[in-house]
Amino acid sequence: MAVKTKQAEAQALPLNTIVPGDCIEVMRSLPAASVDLIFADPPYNLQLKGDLHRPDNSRVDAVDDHWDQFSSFAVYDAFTRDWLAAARRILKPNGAIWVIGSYHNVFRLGAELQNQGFWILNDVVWRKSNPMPNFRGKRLTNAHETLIWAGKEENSKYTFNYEALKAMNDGVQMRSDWMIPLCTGHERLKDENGDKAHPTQKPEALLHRIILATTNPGDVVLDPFFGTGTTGAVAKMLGRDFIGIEREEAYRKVAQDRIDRTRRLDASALEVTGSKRAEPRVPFGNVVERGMLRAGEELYSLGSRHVARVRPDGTIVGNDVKGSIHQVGAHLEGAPSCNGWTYWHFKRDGRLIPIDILRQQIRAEIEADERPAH
Amino acid sequence: MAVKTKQAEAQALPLNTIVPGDCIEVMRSLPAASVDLIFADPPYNLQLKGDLHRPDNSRVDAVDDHWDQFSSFAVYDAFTRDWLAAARRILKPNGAIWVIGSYHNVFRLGAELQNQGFWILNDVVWRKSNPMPNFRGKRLTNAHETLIWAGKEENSKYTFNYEALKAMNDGVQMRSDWMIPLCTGHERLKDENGDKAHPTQKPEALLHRIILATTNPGDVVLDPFFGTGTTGAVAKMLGRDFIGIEREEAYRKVAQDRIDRTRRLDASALEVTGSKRAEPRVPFGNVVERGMLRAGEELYSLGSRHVARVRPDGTIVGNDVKGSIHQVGAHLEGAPSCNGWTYWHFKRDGRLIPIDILRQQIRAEIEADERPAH
DNA sequence: TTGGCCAGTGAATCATGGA
DNA sequence: GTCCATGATTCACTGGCCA
Repeated sequence: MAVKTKQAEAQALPLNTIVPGDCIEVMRSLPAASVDLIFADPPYNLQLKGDLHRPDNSRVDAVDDHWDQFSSFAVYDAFTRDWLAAARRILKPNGAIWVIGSYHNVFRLGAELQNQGFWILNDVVWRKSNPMPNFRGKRLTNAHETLIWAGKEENSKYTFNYEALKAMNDGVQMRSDWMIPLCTGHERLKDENGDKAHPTQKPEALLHRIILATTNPGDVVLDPFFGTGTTGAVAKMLGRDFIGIEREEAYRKVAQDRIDRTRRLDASALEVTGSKRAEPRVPFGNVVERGMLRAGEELYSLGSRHVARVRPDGTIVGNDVKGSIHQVGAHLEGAPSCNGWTYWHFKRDGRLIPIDILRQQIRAEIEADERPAH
Repeated sequence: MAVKTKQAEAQALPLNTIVPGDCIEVMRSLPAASVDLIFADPPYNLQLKGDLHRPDNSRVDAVDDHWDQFSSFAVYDAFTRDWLAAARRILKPNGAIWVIGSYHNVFRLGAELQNQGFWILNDVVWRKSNPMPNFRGKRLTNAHETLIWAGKEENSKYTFNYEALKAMNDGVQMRSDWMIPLCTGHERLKDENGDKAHPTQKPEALLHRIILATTNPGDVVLDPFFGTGTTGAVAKMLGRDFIGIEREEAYRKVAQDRIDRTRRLDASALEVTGSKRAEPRVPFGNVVERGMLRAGEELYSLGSRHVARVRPDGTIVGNDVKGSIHQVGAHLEGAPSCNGWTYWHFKRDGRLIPIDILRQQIRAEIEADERPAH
């Protein structure tokens, strides 16, 4: 079943290609529930005093009346509604989306995400280390853009590589504000005239963090506003599959060249710090079965304030309460829950050692058994 | 006329008081176009499910107050629409508003601001130096909140003390991301039980920066969700008038005590680095009127490539083109605009001196006239 | 007076898999 | 769908107490 689905997807999904055309139409042509992550950097040609263009590039009549201002917002909102709905349809149930915007459009993006049932997980601030100053001294230096990370729905089991991001951040939790420089220098793609190939090329560092944090190797990442293909280049490098959609041929060409030049990291380079949750579950009974602890042996809480005794079936008894290592620990502490593996200790040579050590030994043996012989 | 208006305002506006009641009704009862700045910290509509415990099993004291509960986005949006409309009506034409929110509500706030014709000037990120961690490791640490600064309308001549903020920021432009600690320690107000008096008290440092940046001494600052009165306390300290609106009697009492304890800084302590833009406009004609330059005298561009002659009405003529110092300068340079004050120079003792020197002399005299005698 | 240790806390949409 | 057992998970700072 899973294999069949995989095959069907592989046939239907234009993996690792840049699809020409309007992103709404293209997304509507793709199979439902087929991509893991969407990254979208939609146009925010809003209120720029100049012309406002519809998604099909037709020009909205210039306006300065109040009601017409509203009509401009309405056009932008309708566009947002359409492409977000198309994006949501092709997301897997446990998929997620990132969108990026500035104050011109991000409030409308966020509100529409919520209206459609996406579940916001974080808003993230891209703090620019080298923003353009406010030349006229009339406002604050606009030194950031806003990203929104949202699951397809409230109960989506979204991917989040917590430990990897924590490791990336010197061992403390990654915060919602990220300091990343603008895309400049050699990374900034130029056209044949030496001008920048795209006005809003995003830095690879930004996509690197996003893709590392919220996908796993082999996942499918789709970008409906592909531009010069930062999403595709970083996805390829990190061993993810990508789908790009881009209307402008000039951008598609630049992006394709760029991706062709990009090297995919080999599998060993893709490993990141994993979560304990992903490791195989080991019942405490296994520890007793294997004789690592024997029935009747005593367990101690830290500080030895509480003592419990191991029983042959892997339950323990302490203070006349019987149950699992977790239940007895929670009871003795008067706490709603307790991780018995880290709470209880056994004595060796007069020292207290957490029983989690024993679980780690068992896990190491399991892994050794499952690893193919070299 | 101006005096009359001032008096009428003073009679109608409940300056420096905390008005009990629903903020929408109270704002509707106030005269239109009467306040300079609104700071609003509306309910966030957090949608919390069960309890949350820290890894040490202590329980997180969540915001579960009745005033933060809304049954749907539609209900929250209607509430937002109503209070923003009431707020907009009482703003002066050149007034501005600040709102603060988290990802739960700020996108809806921002979109509705735009819908009603407010003109967003900046979004500002309050980066918390000491945020609560993400205890379960399921998301990024939610380490910021978002503020939106908006003028009443697109062409409002809003107040922005650019130079003061630049000075506050070690001489470089203030950015849109502000690192400020949470309100804790002695600043955090407690009730008679020693518990926090309000679940979401904002730090005074945040309001200090906002009020300093976007009002002048004597301005009227209104806060429709007054809570424990941080806005009022900081406004009073900084020599601004405030109007607070608060529904809950317990909060009003705490706020009033707090404001009574707050001391207003004296006028000399309120002076901040002035912006050139805030300085009085000086027509070039004044320079001629005062005889600092005489009609017929010659002005020179830098390098003396161009020459113009002063005319009695404060216009100049160069290369057969007549107009203001700015117009003629722009014409001679073929530029769309030109700051005539720095472009043109006059000769004294064979040296070229920019005419801006003369404007500065005039301004110095104006300031000396307006400063009260000590 | 200073420093070390311990306890407390802050606008939070904070689990998962098997029966 | 529900119920239940397992068990994973925190950073910066403040203030009080005591040596």
